[in-house]
Amino acid sequence: MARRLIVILGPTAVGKTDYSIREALKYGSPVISCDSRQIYMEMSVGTAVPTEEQLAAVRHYFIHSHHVWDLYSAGRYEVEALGLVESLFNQGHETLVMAGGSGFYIDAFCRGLDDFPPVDMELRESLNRRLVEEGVESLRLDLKRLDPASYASIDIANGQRVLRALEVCLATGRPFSSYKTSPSGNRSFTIEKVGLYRDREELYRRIDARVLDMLDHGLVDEVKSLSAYRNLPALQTVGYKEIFSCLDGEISMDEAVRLIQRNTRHYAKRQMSYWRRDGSIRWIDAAGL
RNA sequence: GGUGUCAUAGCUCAGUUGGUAGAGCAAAGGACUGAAAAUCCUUGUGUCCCUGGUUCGAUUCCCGGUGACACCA
Repeated sequence: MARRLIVILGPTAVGKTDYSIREALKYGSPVISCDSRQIYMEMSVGTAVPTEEQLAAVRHYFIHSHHVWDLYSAGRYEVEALGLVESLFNQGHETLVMAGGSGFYIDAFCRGLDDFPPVDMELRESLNRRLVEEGVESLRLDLKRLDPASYASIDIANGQRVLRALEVCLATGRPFSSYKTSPSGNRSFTIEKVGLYRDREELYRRIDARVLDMLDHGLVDEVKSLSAYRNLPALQTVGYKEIFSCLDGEISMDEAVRLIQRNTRHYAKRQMSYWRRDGSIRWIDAAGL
């Protein structure tokens, strides 16, 4: 029997959750979430996780499954999600439903990432300090020397990318580029991507309204409860950064709300830009669902 | 009703000693191999409120109109 996995994707606030639950019920599948923030059990309000009722209606995976201090990554998601999917298929499922808005995670799952050796956090932190203190140029020069191929191919203006390439070179003694062998991406099941879209203005209205809704549902308290973790990657998240800045007295609450709305719109735009080039997605208008 | 000030990008405004204009914000487009809700790159033509006048040429100066605001009645 052909194994099939449907990936439901689309920008934030487009309406993926409702649709994915309906599809999951239709196929008797759980929902395998593909969201880089909803996996954290300490984060709920600001990440718009499915409600209690929604979670009760269908079994969800990768929702509230990890701690914010776990330092999750796309690579881990690929491994864990692939393992889960294989075992679900082996249990007899023929069609599985995956849903989420993290494009990079979806790609990691569908196409696979190359096998990069793990890098210890101390190295990354020391490079981060250098990035802050000396600027990108400093890291860039090291990368140029250790891995000219990466230097020529990656976005050299992007400190995070330069740092990543350099840390692999330093940690392993081999160029970052030498690990890039283009993963086979062979999967034992077929993948169908369904993209949800909405009229831009309507999507933006939904985003603005949802932000206000988050405030009503205790976003500020949730952010306060996470202040000990505010420097972790998980907390570098729209809705959290701005509230922290407000609690620090840097901006007013009105300004924080405005910025959360704007930054969420920007995020949605980046998501759409990420998927626009993916010709394998079948797009449907979420307003007609 | 009178007087004054203002009218320029979606918004707030700057500017042009007369040669059709530019900042901030908003917005748009793009990149993406273990931080990805992150990170990074690119993008400014708009009846310079309308009519007429002066001028080779008016968004700029002048007359009038309209609108907004302020003050005086």
